[in-house]
Amino acid sequence: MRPRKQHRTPTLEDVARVAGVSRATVSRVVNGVATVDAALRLKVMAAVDTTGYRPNNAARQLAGRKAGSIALVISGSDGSAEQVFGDPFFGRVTGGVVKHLRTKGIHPTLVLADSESARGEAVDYVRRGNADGALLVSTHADDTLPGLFVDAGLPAVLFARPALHAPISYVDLAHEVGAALAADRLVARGCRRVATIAGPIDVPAAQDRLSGFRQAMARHGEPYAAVAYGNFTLESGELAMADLLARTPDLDGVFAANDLMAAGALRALRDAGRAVPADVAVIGFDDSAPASTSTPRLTTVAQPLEEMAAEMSRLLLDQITHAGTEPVCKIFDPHLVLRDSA
Amino acid sequence: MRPRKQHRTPTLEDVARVAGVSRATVSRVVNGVATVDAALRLKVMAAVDTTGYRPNNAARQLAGRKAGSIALVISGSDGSAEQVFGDPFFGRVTGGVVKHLRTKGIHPTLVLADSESARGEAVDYVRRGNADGALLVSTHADDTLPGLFVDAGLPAVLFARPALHAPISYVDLAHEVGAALAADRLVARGCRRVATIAGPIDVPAAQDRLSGFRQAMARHGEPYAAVAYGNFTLESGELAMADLLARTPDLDGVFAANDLMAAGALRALRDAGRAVPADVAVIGFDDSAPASTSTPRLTTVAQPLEEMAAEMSRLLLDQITHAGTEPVCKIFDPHLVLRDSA
DNA sequence: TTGAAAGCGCTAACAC
DNA sequence: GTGTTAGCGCTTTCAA
Repeated sequence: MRPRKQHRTPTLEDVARVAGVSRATVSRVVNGVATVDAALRLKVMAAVDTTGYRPNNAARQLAGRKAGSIALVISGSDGSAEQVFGDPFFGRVTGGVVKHLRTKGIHPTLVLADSESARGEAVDYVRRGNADGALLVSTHADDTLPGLFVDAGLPAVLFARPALHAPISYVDLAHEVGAALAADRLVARGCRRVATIAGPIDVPAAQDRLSGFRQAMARHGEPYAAVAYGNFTLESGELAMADLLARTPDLDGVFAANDLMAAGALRALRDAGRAVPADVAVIGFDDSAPASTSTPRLTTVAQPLEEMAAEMSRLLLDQITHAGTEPVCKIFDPHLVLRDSA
Repeated sequence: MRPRKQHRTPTLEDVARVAGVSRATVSRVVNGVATVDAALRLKVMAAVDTTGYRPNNAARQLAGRKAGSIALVISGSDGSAEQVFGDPFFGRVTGGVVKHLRTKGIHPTLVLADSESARGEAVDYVRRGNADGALLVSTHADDTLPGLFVDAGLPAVLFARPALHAPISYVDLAHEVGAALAADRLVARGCRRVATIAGPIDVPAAQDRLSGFRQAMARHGEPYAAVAYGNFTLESGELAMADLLARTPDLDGVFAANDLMAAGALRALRDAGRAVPADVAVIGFDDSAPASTSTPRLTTVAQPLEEMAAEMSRLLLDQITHAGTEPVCKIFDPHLVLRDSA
């Protein structure tokens, strides 16, 4: 005696019985295979409804087709996990991914790859068929993970262009455009002595923001704006600002490559007795939390992270269904958020 | 002809062949069933090593045992997703979960439940066997989700005590203790007129922080500290502070129920020309990003979120392996992080 | 204690 | 176009 048969969740078999067809036909309908008689298809769809049938992912996976899930891999240098997760950037990207994927009825599996061996395992995880593909979010641009996925021939899409060129799809921001937005705004408000606090030179995004800023300033007839480097932390921004102030005392505008450094700049400026934006205008990048909690609140360049994340998911899904397509990259435009600092 | 047989990932069958035993025996060894001859067990383990065998989750799941994965469900009111994910709180909890689970070789699946129907689907997801249990992180305390899991008899553990009492395990912070830490600090620095900015009364954590603060102040002989309410946003903190200042002009210390409201208080205080901490000392709660980016930097009460998240995962895993155990709750102690505001 | 064998729910040849 | 059938890798009675 099989107990509680009626409490079982309905299977393909059940639907087939109700519709009066074979399992195969139901499978075809459920998977949208074209070669099915219209009348039968309707009957099957009705049966699916009445039974409340939902495909069993494990069975699908085992039968050798799709896993019905994708991996969201967070990669980074050893032990950088704490830092990654504490950054709202990660949360916003994750949110965008989850939200988009949910409309397709799929839930991402979170895989942490914060060591070389963990990266290998992440690839294995997907290779084993636990996921149909991977969304890769790296903290460091020179990450080895994208390469591993490319080599394994597994569907994968990156958030942000990899430092090492690889044939892989990615979404990214038009960083130069964002930097130009900032430069233009500074010049438009009448700043004549503009400097910038750049991020680490080995981070592509930081490079792009710097070069975008320089080019924009050159267009405004100021090709030699002062530059100080930071590492994206508040403290480094504070130091860089102090440095800039020492080198260019008459400076009246600053563009920082991220909000945290801009917040640090605000601190240094206050300590130096300069009013913001009256004496010095400041613009940040990212529109992250510090931008709205700092005093004054930061004018900043915002990234459509959620949209980018959704697009990243879309690209991956496409790549999974249409195997063997060429890598694609989608670049998004940032916009300026005007607040009180510039 | 079966192609590329050698590139297949090893199965139980392969291990069995190498070890010279049956699949059943290998299965027993792999699953730690006691009734296996010691010698055979060793042989099997060796075979597992040489073949590099790893169990296939889909097959396990299909065969009716464990899914080998757990769901991390983010619940909240309709459309609150954006907000949730942008908050580093979520990221830190997620990080703690992922990090702990990884040591057990399992990866959480992220499930968003930001509507009543989505909550139903989240329960279904687990009921269908896609996950062995769920970790529930709610934005609102009166969430229906915990109840749904309890009713379905599915293993689940909550982050934070639910407003509606339910027989379910959870981890939480000793909020009263944290509030007392703040009160004590304020009194110890010599504040004589202390007020508090409380959070929404329907949030258990906010209630606890308020009552903990009041009790501590009562112990110091000040049972009637002024209270203003906010909703955890910076703006609400600013408003509440202005209100407090109007009602209690000679106030010299403030405890805000979270850092964002404390940052707002800082703003109001600056506008009112009060120096912090010289005129008015301020203490926040959470040790979140604004605490270290504000000026002055906030002295605040810190929660060991990652530890709490790890413990939450541990409780769930326990509950999964030892079915039918009583709900457990683990309360963690906060600590004071001294910075510049008090 | 160990092995043989029956599925778990589904997909994909292959035959009709 | 549709049905039949052979697995996918694993767990788990049931015998031995």
